[in-house]
Amino acid sequence: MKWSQTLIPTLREAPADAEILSHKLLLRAGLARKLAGGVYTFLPMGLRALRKVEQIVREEMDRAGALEVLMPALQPSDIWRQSGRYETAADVLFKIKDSGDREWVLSATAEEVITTLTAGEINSYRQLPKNFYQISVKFRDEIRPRFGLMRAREFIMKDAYSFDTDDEAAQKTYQKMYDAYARIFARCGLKALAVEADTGVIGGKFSHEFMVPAETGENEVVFCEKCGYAANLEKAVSAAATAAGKAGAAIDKFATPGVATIAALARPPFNVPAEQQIKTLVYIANDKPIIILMRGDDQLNEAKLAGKIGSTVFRAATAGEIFAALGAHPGSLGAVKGTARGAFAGAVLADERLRGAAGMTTGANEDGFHLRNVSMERDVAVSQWADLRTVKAGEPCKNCGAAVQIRRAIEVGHVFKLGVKYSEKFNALYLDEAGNRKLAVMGCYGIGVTRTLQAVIEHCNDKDGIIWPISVAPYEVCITPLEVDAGSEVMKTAEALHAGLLERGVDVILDDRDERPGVKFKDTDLVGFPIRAAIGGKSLARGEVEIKPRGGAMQTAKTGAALETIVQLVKSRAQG
RNA sequence: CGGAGCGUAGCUCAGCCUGGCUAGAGCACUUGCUUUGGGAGCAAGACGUCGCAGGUUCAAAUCCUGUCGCUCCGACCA
Repeated sequence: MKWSQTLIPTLREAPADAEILSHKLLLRAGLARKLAGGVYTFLPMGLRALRKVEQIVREEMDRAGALEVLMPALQPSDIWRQSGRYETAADVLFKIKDSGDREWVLSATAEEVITTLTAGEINSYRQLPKNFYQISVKFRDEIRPRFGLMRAREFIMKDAYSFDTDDEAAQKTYQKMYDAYARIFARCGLKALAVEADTGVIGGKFSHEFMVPAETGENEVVFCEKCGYAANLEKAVSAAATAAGKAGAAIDKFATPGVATIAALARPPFNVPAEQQIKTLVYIANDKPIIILMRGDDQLNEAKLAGKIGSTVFRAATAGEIFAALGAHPGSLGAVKGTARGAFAGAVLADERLRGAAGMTTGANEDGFHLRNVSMERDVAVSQWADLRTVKAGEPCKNCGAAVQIRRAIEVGHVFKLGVKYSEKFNALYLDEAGNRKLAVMGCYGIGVTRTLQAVIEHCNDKDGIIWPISVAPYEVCITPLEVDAGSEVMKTAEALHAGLLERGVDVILDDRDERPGVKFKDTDLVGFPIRAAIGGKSLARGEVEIKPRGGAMQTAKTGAALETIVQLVKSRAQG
């Protein structure tokens, strides 16, 4: 390929709407352009890199025995109703109507489609296991698309769905996918960490996310360096000590005028440490208020709450709703028996960390008053205990007791063990050896292909631009002649090298633009080609070509040996 | 969905507060000349419904209202 014939619209300055580095580089290097919020066009360089990521994914999925298929992006809404996700995933589904007013859902994922398919096509244990995958465009009506390809409304995902005869076989498939994922991300030049994860709206038994550590990541990962425990903050648990306190004393109501926060009560003149306070949260779930009790210094983890109540459809109550339920305003709320002066009749969920706590202080459900010497066992009618708190850095690891750390990360892949959730809904049954009808056991496995691409950029760059791992680079080699007059020795040498590399199967681009050397070097660095071969009058006079790995040291090769040197360099980098 | 900010040339932005001649700069683009090893110089040129709609005014990029779009923060801590 000749540079002048493709389109690589590099930008000296980043567009103002790009915030994070990888997003800026995506635009500056001319890889993609935004059409609308969270919707991008891939330009030639971006598409080439994307295709290489896809190819790595494809090779590893094939190697793991998965079968590539292609499912429709346009899905009848009926199947989403059948799975129940028409409601539970309503906020992320794009819905459209055809001219006959029939409603369709744009594919956000494909459990419904694949399970419908297998229900019809798979009838016997002899046909199992099967694992189907596709690499296709997905649509999600993100509340807030951001950071370029990181969180987009339309993106490319590899999604796979496995069907096994039983749990044990499904576990093996899960492990196979887990291993394939580790290879995929390693081949893309990423250090991805597998962490325990929340199953979210997809549901299922358990799951792991593959996370690439990055300051700009949208997820937080709790991990223990000592024993290797790693989990998404939404799921993580620690061995944090339970609440303590002296029991026995009778409840004492005291005036706290103007005190409306945990912090205010912790200050003089009250001096009640946050860990001796009970925080009372009011949520509306299924249109009814529920109370959630946390230790004062703990934070509610909404993902855990969602898991506990089995729905993501809940929200914090408004001040008005709270007053109606408890007869007091935020700041003086509590759950001590008999104190609610409103119409509250809902559930009281308490965080496990409060179990057995005594000598606690909490709101009196009367504005300007709190209660002290509160004992959870004696004074509070808890309807359900649950782990609802968010782990904090430095708490002891639940496995080994060492202090856990928290880092931000980008989620590039997610593997789920689904069980029979969808098999049941869609009657994905097979006959076993004994002729019994059984439900296929499913797993599902996703990789955000476009997000992975941007994660590579976020991970591999310097002040001059992108530094592509050779495995996903748009071109492996860029030849940079410093004179481009047809027939000049420099250009003839460059063209010969270009032709030779093409013949040897190297992905190569020839920068034949009549630009000054500085412009060419800057652009080549910005786009991030792994190897640059520069040919100028000076080097050619010495009979040499200058070969410079991006981000590495320059070396020279005699013109006659340049081809072989570059081929070897490409090979060694591809293996490394 | 709540809050904040921003929409002026392909990109980065100035001008707006305090309304007033023909709406500007840098980069990019076109042409010519000079230059040519890390984003060159000179000259000439082209490029704008100032997001859109309405209003106020003798006069609106500028003030007001609405609307659309984009970005960021939040959407637990009572």
